[in-house]
Amino acid sequence: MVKGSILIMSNVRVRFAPSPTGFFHIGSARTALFNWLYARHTNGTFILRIEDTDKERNSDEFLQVIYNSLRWLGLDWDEGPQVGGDYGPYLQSQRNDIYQKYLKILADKGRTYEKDGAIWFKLEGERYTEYDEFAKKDIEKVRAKPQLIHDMIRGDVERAEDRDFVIYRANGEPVFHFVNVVDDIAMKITHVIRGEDHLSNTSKHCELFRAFGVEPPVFAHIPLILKQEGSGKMSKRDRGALIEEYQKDHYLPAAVRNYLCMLGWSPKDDREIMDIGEIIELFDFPGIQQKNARFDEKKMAFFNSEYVKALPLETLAWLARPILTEAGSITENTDEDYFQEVLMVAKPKISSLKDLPALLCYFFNENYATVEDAKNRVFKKGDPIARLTEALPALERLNDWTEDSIHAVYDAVASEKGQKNTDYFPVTRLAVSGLAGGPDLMPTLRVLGKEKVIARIRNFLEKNK
RNA sequence: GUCCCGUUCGUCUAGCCCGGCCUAGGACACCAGGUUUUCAUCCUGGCGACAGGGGUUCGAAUCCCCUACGGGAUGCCA
Repeated sequence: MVKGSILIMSNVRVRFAPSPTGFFHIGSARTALFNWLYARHTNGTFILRIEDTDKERNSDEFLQVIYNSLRWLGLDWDEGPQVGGDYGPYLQSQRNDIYQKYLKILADKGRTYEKDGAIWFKLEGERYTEYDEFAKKDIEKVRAKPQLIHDMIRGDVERAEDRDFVIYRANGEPVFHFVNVVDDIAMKITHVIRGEDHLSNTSKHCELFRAFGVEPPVFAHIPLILKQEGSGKMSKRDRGALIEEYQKDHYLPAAVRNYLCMLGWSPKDDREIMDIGEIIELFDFPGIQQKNARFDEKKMAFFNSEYVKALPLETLAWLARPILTEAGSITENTDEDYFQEVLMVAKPKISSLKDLPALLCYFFNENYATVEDAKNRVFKKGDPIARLTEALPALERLNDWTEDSIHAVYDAVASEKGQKNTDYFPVTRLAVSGLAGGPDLMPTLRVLGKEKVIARIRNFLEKNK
């Protein structure tokens, strides 16, 4: 916003309409994200509407998963459950009287009929009977006029429905296609941004819109997210498919959001790591890809590591504390200055919050394990035990425990024994941390302190005699 | 089966609408070299694509057609 200007809402109204029937899928997250981005880009309104018409498959817990995931990703809604709005209620299970009114409109126009206890929408056109390969039986079909779908991503698409379809089930509940269209009309939705799997449904929706005498909104069918390996779209069971996995693994939500933006949308230059404000400014339909995108967890992890590396120390400490506490590495008694110092030393190495306990536990605990792989690597060449033994007395004599003086000790011992100083480092790290890698060694030794370092080296030598 | 959508490096993409600047650019991944006190980081380099075939044109990744392949829909799920 330009400084001093008044924020003027545009008439763009978009909605994200999930169904609380399962977990919050990464594809749903991206659909929500694209709607949110378009609303923010246009100063429009982002509406959350819950499509819970199938009582059998809905649950309140799943509703909470939706709210929780959207909030975690920073996708705030302007109208919807929990925030209200002028077009509520925003749960379809509470909108039955509205649907009844709209049903009556169609009935009055002679566009409905009853069959098998359900209410069907009647297409207009010549009727005939044909064997249907998919249904494996004879079916009454209709030569209906093709519906024109104006799509911002696909261009104009024409598709004709050829069968009447149910809009109210025999159990009295309305069906998705019907409520979806009714609510889009009632909520004055201007742009329908949704997954391409709905493109084929859109001819049904256009039939309904036009039967109501309403011109359909502008559509934007975004490409699907395909699973990493194998064929087909990503499904709930695929690795990396659920937003809650990322929450659990301590991914940074801004990183997940940024990655999702780049999966199917491009700023048309070479930027990828982008501030969300910049993305909002640039986000529009021409930047949206037409082809399905395959999910790539390595690239997702890369985005995350970039965001983690960019974290200020204070924020990192704030995020790290509960993770390390949960892992049992630290307690509320852990010295704050020491904790800060450990993080400062380790920061250049931290690329994921999830790995924090494994990377840092030895700074806080004596019962760290020696990783077998690390040991094998260190012991692969030379005589590491001899090196460790040689350096120990010199370290014990050292009183000025600084990085420079510790380093000087190794230089001196190495030249005295005719070795390279790098022969001493891997085994020393292994002795004090149980690992083959980690933060720079000298700072690590300094932060651990002379007492711990000496004790751990002795202990290591004792165990590896 | 039918209908709809799509097809540039292994993956995400730029270029395509408005044909020449494309010996097709970037990123992830991978590989190699360098920096470094180990591992990592970092730096440099490498590998690597216009699905195929026909047109149109002086000229096509870009326009048209066909084929192949991929995806989706075809529920009283959403």
